[in-house]
Amino acid sequence: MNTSHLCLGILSLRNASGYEIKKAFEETFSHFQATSFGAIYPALARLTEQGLVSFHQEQQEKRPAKKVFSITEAGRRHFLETLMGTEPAEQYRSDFLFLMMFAHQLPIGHVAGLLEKQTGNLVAELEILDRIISECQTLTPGMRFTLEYGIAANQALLDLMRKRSAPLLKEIQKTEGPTSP
Amino acid sequence: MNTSHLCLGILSLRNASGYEIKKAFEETFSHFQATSFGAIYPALARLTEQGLVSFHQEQQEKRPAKKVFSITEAGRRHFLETLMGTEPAEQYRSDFLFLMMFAHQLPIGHVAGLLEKQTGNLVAELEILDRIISECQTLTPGMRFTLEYGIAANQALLDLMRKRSAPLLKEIQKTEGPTSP
DNA sequence: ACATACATGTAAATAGTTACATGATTTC
DNA sequence: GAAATCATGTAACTATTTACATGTATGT
Repeated sequence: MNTSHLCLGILSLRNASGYEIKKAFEETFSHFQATSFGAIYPALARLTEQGLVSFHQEQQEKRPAKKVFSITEAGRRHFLETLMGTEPAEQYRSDFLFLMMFAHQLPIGHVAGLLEKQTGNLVAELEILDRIISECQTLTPGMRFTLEYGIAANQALLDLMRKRSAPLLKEIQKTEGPTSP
Repeated sequence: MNTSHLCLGILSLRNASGYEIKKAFEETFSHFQATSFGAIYPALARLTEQGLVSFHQEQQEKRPAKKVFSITEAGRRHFLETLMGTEPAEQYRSDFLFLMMFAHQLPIGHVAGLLEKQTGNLVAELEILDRIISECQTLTPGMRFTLEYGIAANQALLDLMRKRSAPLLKEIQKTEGPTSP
C-alpha cells in the first residue's frame, strides 16, 4: 500500500481534494495509515496522467480554488484489483520498546518518565478512538471494525503498562545492583 | 531510530558481525523493529568512519571470514545521548485494516479469507513470542517486558478477531442488501 | 501579533528495499 | 539436486519526509 493506493481508497468512497484526503488520514485513518502532502500531490498528478482519477476546479469565495478529484471507472477497477492482490499484513515499529530494551543503561528516573509518557500516549489514543466511535453514527461496518481493533490493542497495552511499570522499575534497580545510588 | 542506532544498540549489548546483527533483528527484535543487509552494512561502514565502532577480522574454518564489530567508548556515549533524546513513540501501519475499510467493495468470501488469514498471523506471532519467553531463561527485564507487551497486544487482537469476524461478515452482507447473490 | 485552517505544489535530503554478485558448507 | 545457512557487500530503484514557497481568512 503506497500513497497512490491510499488516495484511490478515499476517492472510492467520495470525491475529495488533496487537502481533504490528508484530513481523512489525520482523522478516521490515523490509527493505521499515514501519509503527507509531499506524497499526496505527486500521487494525484500521476493518477490523473494514468486516467485513474479526474478532477474539476472548484472556485470558492474567500478560499483558494480547490481541485476536486473523482475516481474513474478504470481507477475503480484498478483499486479493486489492488485490494484483491493485497495480503492482510501489519507492521509495527516501536521506539518505546527499543528504549525499554536498554532500560538498564539509562537513569532509573528517566525510565520512569518514559513509562509514564507511553501510558499517557495510550490514554490519549484511546480517547480519540472512543470519541470517533461514539460520535459518528454513520460508520460503515468496516470502519467500526478498525476502531474496535485499535481500541482492543490500546486497552490491552494500557492495562499492561499499569500492571507492569512499577515491577519493571524494581527489577531494573535489582539488576543494576549496589552500584546504583 | 535508524539502522545505525539499531546497530549501536546491539553492539552495546555484545560484539557482533553484520550478519549476526541481522539475525538479532529476525529473532529477539522482530516484533518491534526491522532492518535489512542493504541498510546494515553501509551503516556499519559509516559508524566505523565516525569512530563509533571498531572491528577485527576473524578467520574461520570452512566459513567466510567475519568482521566482528565492537562499540567504542565514543559510540557508547553517542548511543546513550540518542537514547536520552528519543521520545517513546510507536507507529503502526496495517494493510489488513485498510482492506477492512473497503470490505463492502469485496466479495464476501474474499473478506472471510482475509479474516482467517489475519487470525492465523496473530496465532503464529503469539506462538513465536511465547516460545522465546519460555525458552530463554537469561532474559533482561527490558527484553521480557517487550515480549509481554507484544503478547498482550496480539492476544487482545486475537480475542477480538474470534469474537467479531462472524458478526462483521453478517453486517457487510446486510449493507450490500438484496443485490448480493 | 501570532497561530491555525484552508489550499496547492516543489525540491532537497534521507532512507530503505530489493535484487544482484560471489562462494563454501550443510541439510533434506 | 535443491535449498538453506553462513558471510560481505554494491547498486538501482522506490518512496517518503521535511522544509520551503505563496496567499487569504479567521480566531485569540
